[in-house]
Amino acid sequence: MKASLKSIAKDLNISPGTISRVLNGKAKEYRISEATVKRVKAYAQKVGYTPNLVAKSLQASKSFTIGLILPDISNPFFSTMAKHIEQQASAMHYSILLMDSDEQLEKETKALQQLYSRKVDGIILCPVGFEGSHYKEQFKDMGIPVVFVDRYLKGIDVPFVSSNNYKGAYDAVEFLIQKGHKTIGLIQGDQKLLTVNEREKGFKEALQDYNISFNANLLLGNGFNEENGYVSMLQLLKEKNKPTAILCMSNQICMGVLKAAKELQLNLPQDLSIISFDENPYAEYITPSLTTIKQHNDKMGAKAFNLIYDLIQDQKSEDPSFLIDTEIIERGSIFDLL
Amino acid sequence: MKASLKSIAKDLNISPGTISRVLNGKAKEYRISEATVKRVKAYAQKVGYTPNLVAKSLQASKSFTIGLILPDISNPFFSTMAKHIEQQASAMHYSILLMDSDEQLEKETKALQQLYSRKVDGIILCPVGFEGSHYKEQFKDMGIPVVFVDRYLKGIDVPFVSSNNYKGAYDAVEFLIQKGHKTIGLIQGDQKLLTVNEREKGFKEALQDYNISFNANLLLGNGFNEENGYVSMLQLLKEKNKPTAILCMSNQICMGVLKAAKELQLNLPQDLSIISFDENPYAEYITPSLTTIKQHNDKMGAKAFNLIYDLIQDQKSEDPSFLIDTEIIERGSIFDLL
DNA sequence: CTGAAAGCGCTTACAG
DNA sequence: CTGAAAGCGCTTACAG
Repeated sequence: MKASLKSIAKDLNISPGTISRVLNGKAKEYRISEATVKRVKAYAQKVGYTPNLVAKSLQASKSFTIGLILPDISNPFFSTMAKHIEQQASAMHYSILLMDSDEQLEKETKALQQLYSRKVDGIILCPVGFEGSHYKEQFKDMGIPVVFVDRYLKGIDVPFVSSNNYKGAYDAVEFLIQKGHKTIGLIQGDQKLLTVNEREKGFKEALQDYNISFNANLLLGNGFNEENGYVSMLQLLKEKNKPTAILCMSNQICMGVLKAAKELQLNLPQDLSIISFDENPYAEYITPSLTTIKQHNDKMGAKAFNLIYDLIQDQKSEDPSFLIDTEIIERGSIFDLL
Repeated sequence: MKASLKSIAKDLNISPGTISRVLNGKAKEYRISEATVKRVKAYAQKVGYTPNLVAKSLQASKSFTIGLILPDISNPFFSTMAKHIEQQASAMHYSILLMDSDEQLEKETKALQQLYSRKVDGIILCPVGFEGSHYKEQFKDMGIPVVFVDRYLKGIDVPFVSSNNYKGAYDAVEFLIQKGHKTIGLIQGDQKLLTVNEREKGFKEALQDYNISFNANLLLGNGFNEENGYVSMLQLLKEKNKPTAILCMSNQICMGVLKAAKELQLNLPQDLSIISFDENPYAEYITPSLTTIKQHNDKMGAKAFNLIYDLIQDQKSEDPSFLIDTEIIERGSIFDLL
């Protein structure tokens, strides 16, 4: 039989209230006698008392739990974020209820309901939907704070933490230009995503700042997946004005590009330079080793937790959204034209 | 203000008990009049009633939550497992409380306590410790079912699901032998792990079955990490009787091997053939493309959930432990000597 | 210094 | 067919 305040109270002939008070370190505050404090602590120790957190949650209407909804936890990009969120959370005595929306809006909606029912104190969400209004509707009556991570939306007033996608793309293009590239292709993720729009903007502005005219034929694709990378790459190589370098908006797009390059027996990076968003542990061992735009999703995760944590403490927090700079990890996939 | 049974009861002038009964689909059972059923349902719908699961958990002493403790959620090996566990769980209306032990026994212990306090219905654990007795002590009074996943221990009666590590290693060596290799190195993970022992056994027995004498100098290493792969590889190449092929016990070990090979400018796979445990999405694009021993951790995850689920339903379940066969994914890192 | 009581939101055996 | 009551394990304002 597990010990409860009640059982201890009975055994010790002290009221449950008092037991609660000493076990919660409120002995001083309530001026409880040294004697009883000692007795209670010793006995609790002896019977191995552990507080029932669900009872505590019910009475406090606070669960010390936060919900985390990710589109694909098996993707290292998200799982490293999850790791850092969990790390921060457990340091602050919060637990994580994890849900995988599998990029499906329906599952996400269910997850949100579930989390609400479970009375989490806050939610960190990487949304799979595009419409702010859709979410606004859902969050409206929940009455619990929400924070977006990685992806975010306009038309809804939810703080977010994301990479500085604009700058990431800008820097990448600038980097390419500095190596002498002037004809640069861009393979995009889903165009409904704000993060994708930001990157596109960075791409275009960098070209502009360096007086390179933008060729719309070199901007294509519409998805973060490998298939899109593959198809777009094939398309790109058919252009009369073929790119000498290519910027991939994700890991998986890059894999599709690599696949196409392999099939076509391109000689990388001489025939084509590649730079891609998202770092990966194998980048070093691919041929050529991959120059990447690393997103600091460890920081993103930690920051997302801190944000939701602050929000839980006191709702006030003016425009707490946060952009984290990316970093170019230079390896061997960019050919120096100069 | 969120609706509760009580608030609805008050608004409708019906007792909370009755509200509870109709909302839980027990109207028939309690022969509640069609009229009230309709009223209640309509009103609950209107005010958007959602049950408070923490209250429900408290009263039922059942939380429909399971705890998942993994040594490193950022590792794709574990995160794909997590994904499939979550998928199964949510299909059965269970939620996952995720904890990352970060390969530290201390964090694992805390996680276990936390989960116990949170009254999860069961725990899926990939243990970082080695001693059965250590865990036996901890699980003894918890009174909630536990299942090991991937790693398991002797000296403790806890069901587990893992890869068939013995067979995985055996098959790999056999595969190598069939390509004409006779001098085969093995770089191990942590030797205190049963899974590592099993693989070692498979390695040795395959050699034996093919009448190849075992050379203890070719078996080395003691950790799943990259560093160990690197150091062991260097060591291995100093042998008078250098291996023509090498079996790595993990992804990360393999990366260390690749790193060393690159530094030494080995010509792979001619100079050295490589086969490694753990599939990875980049295996195709590494040079040479990597032949791997794939662990089906999707199945492992799903099975682990099913196991704990059964255990939660009724404790009986005789020797439910489960080994899942691995699969060799043949690519280009094995040189055919024949 | 400590206890009795009420309440967090639910469910269910007991009555009628 | 439906209500009142007790209880899940906790905490805390109120008394004394």
